[in-house]
Amino acid sequence: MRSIGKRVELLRVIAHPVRIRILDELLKGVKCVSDFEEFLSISQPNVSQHLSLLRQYGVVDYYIDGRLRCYFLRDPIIPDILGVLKKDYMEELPAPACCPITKKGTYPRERMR
Amino acid sequence: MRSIGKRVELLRVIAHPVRIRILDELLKGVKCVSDFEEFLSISQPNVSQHLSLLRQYGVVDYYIDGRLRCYFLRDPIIPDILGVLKKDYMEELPAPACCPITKKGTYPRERMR
DNA sequence: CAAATATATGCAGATATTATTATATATGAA
DNA sequence: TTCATATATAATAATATCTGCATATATTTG
Repeated sequence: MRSIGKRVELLRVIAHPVRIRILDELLKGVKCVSDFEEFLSISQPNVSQHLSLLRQYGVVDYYIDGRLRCYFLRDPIIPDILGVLKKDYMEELPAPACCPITKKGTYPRERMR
Repeated sequence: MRSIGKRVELLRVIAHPVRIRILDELLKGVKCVSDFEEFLSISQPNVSQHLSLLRQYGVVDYYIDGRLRCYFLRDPIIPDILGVLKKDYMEELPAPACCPITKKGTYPRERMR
């Protein structure tokens, strides 16, 4: 079971505009490097670097097919993260009545900003 | 409705070990700055800086109560993200049969790594 | 008002990320 | 074998991020 620290690290790895687009594209199926190169209009080395990072963290893996590398999703957290990321939220969280149950919080009061 | 770019930005803001712990703590209820200072054992200015960033992105907000700032969660995506982050995944995603439905992918084949 | 408390802000230095360029490797084709 | 294609890696330079420290602001207390 992955530690919470590792999970945050993973989140950091995912939290990049290019890498999110890569992952979102992989959600639809297998893709090779030059597919991304075209789709994202960034350089091939740059695509490879992002994929390398994602591989390093076990987020993706690939099959070799001739001179192609066919990348696919491997970490099951990815579809869930992408799902949350696309979800629409209509309302903010309900604000607490106000105010503190904080440790220091036993001040005069009646202020609320 | 938030753009996908903004959501990834938000993800980047969240993806930090200290900020995740702050958010996870706020999930349980209102907390003031010095509560975090103690809980996280980091300096007060550092706590304030992280909170400032979270405020800037609308992730948290606060009430003023005397000299306390009582922080609370505001962005509804946070509990969902934290939920996914804590979830346990037993298996990797099923690997595709292999191989490409990639644009370039019509090579001789039968390789698979 | 002065002192103490709670928090915020600005800046400097260290460190980490990112894209770019050049180069290397492996495969398939001629 | 030689050439072209697909991808990876290395080195670099530009940029962003993070922490720590000093200081500022606001509020309450005496």
